[in-house]
Amino acid sequence: MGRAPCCDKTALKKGPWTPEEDQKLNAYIQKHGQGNWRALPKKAGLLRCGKSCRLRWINYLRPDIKRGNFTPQEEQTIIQLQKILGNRWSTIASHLPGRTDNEIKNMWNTHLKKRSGTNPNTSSSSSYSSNLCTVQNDPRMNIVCREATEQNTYDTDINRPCTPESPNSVCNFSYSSELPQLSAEQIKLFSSAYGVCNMPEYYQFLGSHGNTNLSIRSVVETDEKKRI
DNA sequence: AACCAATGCAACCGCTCTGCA
DNA sequence: CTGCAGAGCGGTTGCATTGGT
Repeated sequence: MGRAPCCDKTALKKGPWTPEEDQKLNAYIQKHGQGNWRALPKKAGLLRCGKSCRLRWINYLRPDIKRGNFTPQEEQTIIQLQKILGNRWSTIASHLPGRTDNEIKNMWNTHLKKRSGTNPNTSSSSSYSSNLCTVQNDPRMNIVCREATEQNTYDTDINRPCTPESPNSVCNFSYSSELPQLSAEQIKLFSSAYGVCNMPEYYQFLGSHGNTNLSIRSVVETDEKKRI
C-alpha cells in the first residue's frame, strides 16, 4: 500500500492556468485570505489540487511579486547565498523581496550556475543531510553544523529568529579545533548572507574565537553591544 | 520557409517537515 | 510518544518560444 494521494487527481485539471482560474483564486484569497489549501479549490470553485493553487498563488498571483529581469545585485546575492547555503531556494528567496524560490531556482539553473562555475556534484545541498555538513567546500571554511538529530540546539531554519524564548532557534555553528580560522573573504561571504555585522570587528571577534565553539547569536549580540 | 536544437519558465511530483490530537 | 494530515520545499518535467542552419 502506498502513500495516499494528496487529492483525487482523476477529476482535477492540470497544466497551465487560465485567466478565469487565476481570477477565481485571486478573488477567493482576497476575500478569505490564505490557508487550508486542501479545501480551497472546492470553496473557490476550482478543479485544481490544493498544492497547485498554493504554487500558483505564491509564484504568480501574489501582489508583492516583483516581475522582470534580475538586477546584477540580485544575481550577485543569489550566487553568494548559493555558495553558502546550497540549493535552499526558499531561504535564498527570503533575502530577495518580491522574488520567489521557483524563480530563483530557475534563474540559477539556467544562468547563474554556469557563470559561478559551480560543480553540481559538489554543491553543499548534497552534503547537507550528513551528520556534519560543511557549509562551503573550501576546506578552510570550517563552519560545521551539527544536525538536529545530534544536538537539539541546532536549528536548520536560519530564517527563524534566534530569541531567548526559543533557544532551539540558536544556530550553533562550531569551529573545528584542528582547522585554521576563516579568511576575511569567507567571513564576508558568511556575514553578507546573514546580514549581521561590520567586517573588521566581526573578523577580529571570530578570529579570537577561532578554536572554540560559539553560537552565531552570541557573536551578533556581542558585536551589536560593542557598537552601541 | 521549414526544420531542429537550445533555452526559459511554469507547473508537477514526491519527499520532508511541522503541528496537533 | 506516536501517527496523521496539511503545508512547504527542491528536483524534475513539459511545453512554448527563440535562434541557428
